Amino acid sequence: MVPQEISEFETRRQRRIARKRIRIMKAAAQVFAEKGYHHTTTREIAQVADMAEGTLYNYFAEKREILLSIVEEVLTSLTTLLGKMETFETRDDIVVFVEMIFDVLSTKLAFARTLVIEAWLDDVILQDLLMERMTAILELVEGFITTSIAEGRFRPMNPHLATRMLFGMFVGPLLPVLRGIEAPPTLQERHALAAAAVNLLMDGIQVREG
Amino acid sequence: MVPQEISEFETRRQRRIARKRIRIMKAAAQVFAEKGYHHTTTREIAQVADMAEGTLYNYFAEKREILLSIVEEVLTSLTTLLGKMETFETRDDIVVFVEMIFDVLSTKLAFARTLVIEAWLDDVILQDLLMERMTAILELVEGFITTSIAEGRFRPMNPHLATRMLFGMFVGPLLPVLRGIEAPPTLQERHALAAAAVNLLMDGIQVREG
Amino acid sequence: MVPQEISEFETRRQRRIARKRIRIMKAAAQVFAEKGYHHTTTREIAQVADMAEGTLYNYFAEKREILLSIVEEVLTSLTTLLGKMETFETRDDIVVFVEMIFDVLSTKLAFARTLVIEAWLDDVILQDLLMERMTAILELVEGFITTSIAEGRFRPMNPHLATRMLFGMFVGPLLPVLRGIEAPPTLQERHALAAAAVNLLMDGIQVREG
Amino acid sequence: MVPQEISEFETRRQRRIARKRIRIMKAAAQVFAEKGYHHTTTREIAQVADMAEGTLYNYFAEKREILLSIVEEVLTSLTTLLGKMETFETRDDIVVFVEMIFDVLSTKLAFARTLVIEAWLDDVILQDLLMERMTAILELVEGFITTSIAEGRFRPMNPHLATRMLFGMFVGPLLPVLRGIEAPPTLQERHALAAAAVNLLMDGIQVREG
DNA sequence: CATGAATGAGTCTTCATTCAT
DNA sequence: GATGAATGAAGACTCATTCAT
Repeated sequence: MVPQEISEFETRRQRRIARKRIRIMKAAAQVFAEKGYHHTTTREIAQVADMAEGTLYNYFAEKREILLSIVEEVLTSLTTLLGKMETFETRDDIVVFVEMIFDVLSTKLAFARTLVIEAWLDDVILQDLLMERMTAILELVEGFITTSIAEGRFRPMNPHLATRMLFGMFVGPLLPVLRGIEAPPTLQERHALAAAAVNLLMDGIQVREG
Repeated sequence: MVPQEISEFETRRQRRIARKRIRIMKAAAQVFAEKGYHHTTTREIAQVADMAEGTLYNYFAEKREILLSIVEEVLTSLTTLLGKMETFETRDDIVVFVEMIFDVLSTKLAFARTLVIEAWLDDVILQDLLMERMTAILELVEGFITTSIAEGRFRPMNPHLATRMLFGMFVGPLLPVLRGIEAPPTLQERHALAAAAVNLLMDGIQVREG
Repeated sequence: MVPQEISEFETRRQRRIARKRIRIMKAAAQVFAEKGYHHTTTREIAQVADMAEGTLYNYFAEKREILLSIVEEVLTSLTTLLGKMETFETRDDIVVFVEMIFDVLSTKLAFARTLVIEAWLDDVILQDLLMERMTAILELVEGFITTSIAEGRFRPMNPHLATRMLFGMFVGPLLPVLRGIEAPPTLQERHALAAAAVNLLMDGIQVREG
Repeated sequence: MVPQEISEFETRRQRRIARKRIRIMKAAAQVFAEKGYHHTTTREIAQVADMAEGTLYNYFAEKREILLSIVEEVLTSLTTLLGKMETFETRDDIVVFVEMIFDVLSTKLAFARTLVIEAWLDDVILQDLLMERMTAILELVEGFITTSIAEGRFRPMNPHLATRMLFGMFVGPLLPVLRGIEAPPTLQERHALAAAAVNLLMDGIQVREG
């Protein structure tokens, strides 16, 4: 059946296109992560992707579209993963949650670095892409904290502030990794990191009296 | 009186030069903070500083020197302030310490934003300028934590990790301000922020049992 | 046959590149010869070469490299020709020698003009390129004169000075041509010129008494 | 008498102006001789002349006028000197003539270098200034040669060509001095040079037979 | 589809000239 | 008259994008 064949060809063709787009995105992310989007030339991307400069434009309309696709890709990975997390009930929920973030960021390090730096510089990426997708997660956390305070499990405090500090607590140790001056943590280190962070968050640094 | 007059003229001249350098740095920092160093053209800087493009080069040898002067300026402000802080003994010491950082960053917001973004992108700025001067502070904090653990005041934990989490806890709430999507905190807010952060750090989020 | 094809393509590509480099060098030499290197803008070169400004930079890393390639080209032409001349024995050897120089300079007039003017202005071109390759020739001539004096064929005189005067005698009539205010001599004129110069050099201007 | 006073003041004023113009021309010629007119900035001239940049413009309408004044100055020196030379009768006349040229060029070396290089590059300087004034001299020489041939003192030859070769013979040994890679000849060397050149010119390099 | 040469708008920087002090 | 800061036009060079092969 001709239609089927076409569709089969179509699928194969689309897969080939998808594969090449990924190859370009990986090459681009690698260079973006090292020198930033604007310092990266299309020539460099093409060299790392081992193709001609013009070929890039068969798969992306312009340089910026490569960047946006990379950002989209990390964000999709993050949100599909995090989307499964609906409630925080036990302390372990939080540990798992943190580990998941670490996992994604570590395995797509170049993509993550690109996201972080360009979100800082580019309003569209920050607002329309990152915030759009992350707000839900942050609100989930903030809601959890609010509830916990209301139920007397957490001490009274500003939940908005607490959420941000919590966010910072996890990002702080990750900064050198994202910046590329430290190797990403191993699986075990990630677990230790997550556990330590949650411990510190829950119980504070100070020894309890009594 | 001739020598005096000469020196007087010299001083006046140097003050005029210093004033103009600051005018340029402020204009540049404003634009750098919005679009990043590389996106900013010398023409824009000149326009914001309300002078001709060529005039910039009477005060700075090249575009990059403007950036480095801005970075130097924030770092000097920060380190001279923080240099006065020699020990952390009471909880209030830490609150004051944090407030000081907030103060500097808030009053020189554009400069601070420029520092943050360019330190992220530029190895020289990160290593030779920022790290060079911040390492001492971070080691001071880490030493304080180590000592406190040894003396049984703090619970056992990895001091290196704790320092970074601590750093992140304070930076987290500042990020939207540094990024320019939130107004800087007022004096009172800064105090509340510092106190809340120290509280959370010390005692944890969880209600103490018993 | 694949390797052959590749090499064939490579050769073709290299020829295309070589052709375009020559086109640029000719255009540049023409303008350099008229107004000097520093007065010539890359825009002018591009216009004369009938291509866009940016295209120049696909073939030369910077403006100066065009100049150096031009200089290199004349010098190579000159030295490969002169290299064949190993001894001066008869009067005709010298005539031929001079004719050869005239030939090269006439056929590559713009290149030669560029060489002359820029060697005058630029230490690197003078010392590292021109002197480096011309010294041998001048020493050959000086050695010939010294020997001839020792053997009693030439009258006693300072060989160093004689060499330079000799050099000047040939350059003198060429100056208006190199400067571009006179047409280059025809083949016959070149021969007459060479013969007259050698005659004047050998026998002097004065009628021999007796 | 008031008019006299005014004129006296005027004279004094004009002398002051003339002195300052010379100071500027010397400074400029020094730098022009080293790096060429176009590589020389007005700032450099002002620094060497030990005055402010703007002051230059009280004495010269534009940078190019400094160059033209320098050229004018050498040419005037040369032509007033050479103007006294009306006939060449003896061999010594020629030696003296050549020595005079050497003298002028040596004492105003920087001016002479500037003249030579800029006359090469600049049509106005070449045609309107140099040729305008030098043509008479060259015609004088050419006429002398023509006459001498007619009277049987010189061997038959092309007088036009001979004049240029003669010119080249004297310029050849001067080139390294004008180019600045050799010290100018001392008074004695100049005399030797002139004598040797005239000797070579008159009698040729070859030993006379019989 | 792949290629990479060609394009030219845009950037940083220099420097002759002006002009307020 | 002297000063030197301000000016802005002009120049070398880069690089995203196009398009003929």
